[in-house]
Amino acid sequence: MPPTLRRSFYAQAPDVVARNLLGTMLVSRRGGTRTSGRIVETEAYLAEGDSACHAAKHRTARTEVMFGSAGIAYVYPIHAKFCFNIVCETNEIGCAVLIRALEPVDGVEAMKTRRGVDSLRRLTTGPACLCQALEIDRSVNGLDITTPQDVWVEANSKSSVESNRVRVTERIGVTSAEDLLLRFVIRDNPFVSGPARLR
DNA sequence: AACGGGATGGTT
DNA sequence: ACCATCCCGTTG
Repeated sequence: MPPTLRRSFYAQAPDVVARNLLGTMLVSRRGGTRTSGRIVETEAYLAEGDSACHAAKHRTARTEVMFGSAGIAYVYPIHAKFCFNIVCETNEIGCAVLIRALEPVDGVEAMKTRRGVDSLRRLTTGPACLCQALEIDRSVNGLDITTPQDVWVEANSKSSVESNRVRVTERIGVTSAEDLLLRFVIRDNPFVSGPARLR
């Protein structure tokens, strides 16, 4: 079994973590079934100078875990769905990386059932889609993902992505700080979300 | 208590 | 382009 990414990996600036997560495997054992996918799209949300970050303004009940340890899951509800993030940096610094798309690997049949679709492409492309596929909901909020229990990330030497295979763009769906280049995708990967011009 | 806007996604 | 759906932060 490949090594699980540990806290020191996440205890860095979110744009660095977002970049380095590309090519690694997000794994879930939720529901008693292993489901996983290769991370192909991420977004960083910064503690400073980023008005789109949930923790940018005030420390509220919703964003509390963002101010805790690196490597903790931050799951928030939006439009009756969920998005999965990993907290970065040290305590008291509110920032995170949003996982936006995976290339399906393990548990494809379970993911198809959970998603209610048959198309591989529609299984884990999009932040709320991959949460449904991996059975990530609000009960995952605050869980430690540096141990292989519910949800974790696996990486080895083969999971690193060359710089010329990485594309950096503006983030999707944000209505402020739109110009910040904090979205990271594996170039030309068919499981990346969003409009074609951002792939 | 009420209100308005989402780090969405599926349909028209 | 539209909107289902519901949670959360803000305001009164």
